[in-house]
Amino acid sequence: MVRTRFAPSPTGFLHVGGARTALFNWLYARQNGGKFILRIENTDEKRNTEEAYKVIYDGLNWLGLDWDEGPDKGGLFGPYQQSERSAIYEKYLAVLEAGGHVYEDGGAIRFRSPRKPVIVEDIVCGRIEFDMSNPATHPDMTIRRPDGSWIFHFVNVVDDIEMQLTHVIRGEDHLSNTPKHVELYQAIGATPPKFAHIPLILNHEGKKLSKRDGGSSITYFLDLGYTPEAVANYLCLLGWSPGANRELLPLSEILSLFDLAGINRRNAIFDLDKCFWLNGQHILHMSLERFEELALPFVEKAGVPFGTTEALRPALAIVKPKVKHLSDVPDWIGFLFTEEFPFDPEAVTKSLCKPGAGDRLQALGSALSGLSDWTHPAIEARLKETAVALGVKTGELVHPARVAVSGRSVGPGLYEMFEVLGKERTLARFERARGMAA
RNA sequence: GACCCUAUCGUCCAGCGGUUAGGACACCGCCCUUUCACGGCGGUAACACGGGUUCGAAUCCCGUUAGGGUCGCCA
Repeated sequence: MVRTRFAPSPTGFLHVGGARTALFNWLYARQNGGKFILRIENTDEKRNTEEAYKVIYDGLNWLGLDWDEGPDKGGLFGPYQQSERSAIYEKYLAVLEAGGHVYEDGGAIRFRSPRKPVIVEDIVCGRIEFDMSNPATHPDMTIRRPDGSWIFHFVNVVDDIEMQLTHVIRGEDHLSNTPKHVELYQAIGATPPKFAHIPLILNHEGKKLSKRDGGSSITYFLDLGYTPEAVANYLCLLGWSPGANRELLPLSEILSLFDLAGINRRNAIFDLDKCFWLNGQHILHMSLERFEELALPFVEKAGVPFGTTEALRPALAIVKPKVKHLSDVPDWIGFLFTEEFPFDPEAVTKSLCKPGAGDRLQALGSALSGLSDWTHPAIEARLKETAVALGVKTGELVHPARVAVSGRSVGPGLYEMFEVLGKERTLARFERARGMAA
């Protein structure tokens, strides 16, 4: 039975690198019918707020990564937060003491390295031999502070043993720590899990992605209106490829194609542009129902007076193929639900104030007023007939009409806007715009 | 500094001894078109360097250089 884990420290911040580590662990567990465990590494008491836990839960849930055991879910191997596992650590410390593997040093307890070469067989990085003979570069690690609190390396290994993890999939920044961990496994008399160290995510300067970098936090994507499907898709593309030049894929398909051994060893630079593109693609291809589900919170938060979800649906339908961020949706649909929408001065100058624009708008209005079939194709046909009758290019009608109806020069398709708005409101807006027109 | 990992277009990913070195993002043209998108077509752009091995290296080996990581009583 495969058992993997994500073991974040509750810092109040879910790093995209952490999210990707979680994703890879989740994928591997799920595709092998195994268990995915969430363990909170908070040996440092300060990092223990409810809010910090929530950030982790929310981030994982948002990405669609569910866990089988964790602080909130329980499980056979709990507790799942290190602050509550001290008795277990005491027990393992006793084992090390009995084996003569530890000694005291200034009140702290250190593990005495056997000083033998350690071989790590890594699924991603291959076979690596570490020379542990030099105490200067491989000092005996401290496992417990004088105040009794525990150090990461020790509790991490103990928990992985106790929780019966079979695979440790983590960032490559831990590769150099792995021989230390293996020494601990051996001293305890446990078989080490399989290791897979995945490449790091770097910023545009090629440095480890830090908190200061845009897009380093999962909340960044949540707030800007990225879809979880796009972010998960993008994240798994960093260091891994589904092959066949494929890139745009749903999580369900990633699940069937994912392969731990196929992960490369190169650190990857995070490219927001590509993530952005992927987001637009996922929005474009998702169902309208899913789009509604994702967009609704943004629309509500912005206070768009859409009335009922039934009324909102057609509006969402016409912006879905265009919008790249969920957070853009309110701006893109707001004018459909109020007469108080703003007019972009530049658009007014450019289209409405053009000589003859008012007359053309009036002509279009009267042509459209006789139209009984108020649907996109019929509206389009009538507008084009009108252009021909007036002897002007279609654009001469389209541009002023767009501004009259939406206040801006960029937006959903014109005929779609007319259709959603309905005849009365469309024509009324024409009338109003004539007041601004030349 | 020591140790570990890495090295293909600006970026991500293919390639795993013989390819006109492929795809995607970004960028630049053109087409489609009611704007913006979407879509289509085309273009610019890469095997870090030096030695080997081989009939033949982006692919294998060694070195150099560069980048990253680790060397905590942080996690």
